[in-house]
Amino acid sequence: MTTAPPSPRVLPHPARDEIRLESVLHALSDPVRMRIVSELAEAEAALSCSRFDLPVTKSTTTHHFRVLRESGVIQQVYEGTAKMNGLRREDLDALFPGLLDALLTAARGQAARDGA
Amino acid sequence: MTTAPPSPRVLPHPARDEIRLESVLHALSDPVRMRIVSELAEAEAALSCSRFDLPVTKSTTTHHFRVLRESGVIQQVYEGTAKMNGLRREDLDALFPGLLDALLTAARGQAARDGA
DNA sequence: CCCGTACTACGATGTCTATCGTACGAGCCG
DNA sequence: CGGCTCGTACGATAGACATCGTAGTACGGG
Repeated sequence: MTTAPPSPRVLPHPARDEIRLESVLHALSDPVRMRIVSELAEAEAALSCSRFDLPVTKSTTTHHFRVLRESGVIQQVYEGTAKMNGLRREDLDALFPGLLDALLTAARGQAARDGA
Repeated sequence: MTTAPPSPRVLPHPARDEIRLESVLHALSDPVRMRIVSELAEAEAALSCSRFDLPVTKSTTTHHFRVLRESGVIQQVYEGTAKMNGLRREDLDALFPGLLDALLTAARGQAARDGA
């Protein structure tokens, strides 16, 4: 065949210059998503969705990962049955210098205050 | 009388340690509110609500200022008929070091990219 | 070839939110 | 006092969103 079957195995990402600050802030204004990003930053590597122990169902987890991807915060690639998630640190640092680190630090501080 | 009349002339603000990162990010994920905060930061002083030329009605403006106040981003004080708005820079810097500056820089960059 | 695992798609739902218009309260000024 | 300006309150509305359950698709292993 000349036309390949429309495999949804590749996921749409915004290009670097399409990433909007409002969208990033909106994405990170949800505690579940901020937690995902924090864990991803600590791991410093791509993680599969199932590596996260989140207090929501799998449907909702899928939703949150999609919001993060569509806002340009993370990158998602299929790898067999798993979907690997990686932080788009280079793009974010280029667009918004210092923002990601400030956010991660802020999230750690907030978590410490909450836990104590 | 012993009980003063319930004057709504004083506005409730969250204490410093009640400010939540999620709320701040949510507040700033709206372009109108981010614009307010940017102008406030440039002014480096308290401004009355009417000093802003926003693309929404007065009702909506009141709403946005309230969201910013309740999230702890700004401080509001009545001064005659005017309501003065000031950035809570010290509180934010203490809670989330570097975050406010990174956000303001990011907003400037985004605006520059949009304008060009 | 069949099954299990990983993730998605779709539909439903209740809540939140941005927006508006209109009507009102509070302080200043002539 | 009378009016003006600044800002609020309230109600309405349309859209977004977080959450879930169920049913389905893709891939790898026995």
